Amino acid sequence: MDEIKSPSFKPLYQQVKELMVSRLTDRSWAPGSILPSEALLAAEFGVSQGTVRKALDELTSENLLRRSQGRGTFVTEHTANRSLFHFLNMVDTNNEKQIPESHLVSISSGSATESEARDLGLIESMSVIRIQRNRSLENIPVITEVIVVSSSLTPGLDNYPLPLPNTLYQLYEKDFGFSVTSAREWLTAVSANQLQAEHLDVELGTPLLRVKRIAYTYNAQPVELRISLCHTANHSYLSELT
Amino acid sequence: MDEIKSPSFKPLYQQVKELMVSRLTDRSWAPGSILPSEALLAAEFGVSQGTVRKALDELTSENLLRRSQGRGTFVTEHTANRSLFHFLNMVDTNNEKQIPESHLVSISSGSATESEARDLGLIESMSVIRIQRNRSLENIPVITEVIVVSSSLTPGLDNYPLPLPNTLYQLYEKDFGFSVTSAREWLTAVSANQLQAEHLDVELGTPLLRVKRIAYTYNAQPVELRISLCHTANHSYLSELT
DNA sequence: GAGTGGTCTAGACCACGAA
DNA sequence: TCGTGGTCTAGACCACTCT
Repeated sequence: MDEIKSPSFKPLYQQVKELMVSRLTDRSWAPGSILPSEALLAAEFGVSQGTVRKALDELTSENLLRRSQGRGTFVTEHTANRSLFHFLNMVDTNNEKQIPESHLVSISSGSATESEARDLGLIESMSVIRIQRNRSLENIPVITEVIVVSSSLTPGLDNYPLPLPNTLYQLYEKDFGFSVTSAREWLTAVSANQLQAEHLDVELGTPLLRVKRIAYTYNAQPVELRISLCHTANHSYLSELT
Repeated sequence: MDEIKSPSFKPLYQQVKELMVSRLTDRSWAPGSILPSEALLAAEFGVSQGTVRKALDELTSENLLRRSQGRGTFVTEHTANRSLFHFLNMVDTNNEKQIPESHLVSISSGSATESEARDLGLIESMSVIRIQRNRSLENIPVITEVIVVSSSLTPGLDNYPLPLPNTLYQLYEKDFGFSVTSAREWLTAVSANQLQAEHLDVELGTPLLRVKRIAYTYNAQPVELRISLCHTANHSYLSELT
């Protein structure tokens, strides 16, 4: 006799985890806020405390939550430190990360190019906002970059009162209600063109590290495209492999 | 009354984990071999199965072990695939990793320079072996690199019967008894010099991605230094941030 | 069917932080 | 002192692999 066994078995803790992610997505658990205790969550979801714990532990290892013994469980938010340690891999010759200083060059809106639309999951010619800025580390210009984000995600960003904060991801989270949770970067080497050379105060043709980043919010939805050109005379991009 | 509470509290599962790492280090659990079952380990270490599980889970998330339901727990070994997916971040324009083909240029021994000694934790002028090779992806020369490893770790490597295998980490593991478990890479952009240009079949001065890697074995001990120069016209270095 | 890891539970106790 | 997360246990049952 044919009996179909668990055709679509999904562990309880994963179902619980998905419920939790949906609370993060819809911001009923907002960045920075505290979650109910394990016991309360267990009662609410109708599972054991151990099962809740397993879901919480996975979300913690994905950096969506932070847990702290004696205090509670909190939704991870973008602080200067988090942006620095998770989303900026440039280090100096001592392997230390420095807080960058940003100088806005321009901010404007326009139509998404074909490749921008592809990277951001938009339809071509939809409106996007482009930010160009330069960044210094220890008072040396090191990065010149263009940031592209859909106008529908950040309405009015092109008329935002200046200066823009140093950490855009904090701005997205606080003023526009979406959180960057992960990113992918593609690195290549290029020669500085005239404009880049001026921004970085280097000779035309100087080799630069080009970093193309796509940033994602919960559930791997792309929200921002960023192309950075980095002068690597005194800094390098650190990558850890396991 | 003054009572000192847990002046150096260390969870049981961490102690178990350290014991397990020492078995990996001394190769009483060799790469590719199967571990005793959870129940046996629990009995042997005198702790509960849950505690053993927690230690095993952490080692699994650090890629030191692999677990497979119904089969058992195995010591991670270097296969072509593992080297490819964990230790080679170059992708093509479709974001796919390709198996590289290696061409040996030279292999020789000499004295460690000051910086090599620093990176490898050696004393200056100790003997090292240097391997220079070029690597192709889809028949296009993409990488030219120098690999430096202490002669004391790989005695006789400079007289090893050619050709060397494509995956050096497999060789280290099988013939020299040490395993690469993690690595750090520092990326910068440089201009191709004459020699590099010839190896990569590009013009002098072409911008190249320079990747300096230090590879570590268990317990973060450095074992290999590698400096790769990559032509990034048709490939890029992919980095995932979380 | 036997043996493995994976899930789930219930409960005890400990370390930590804040009031 | 209380509430939180962190550790540890013991046991039941399930899913998977191999023979």
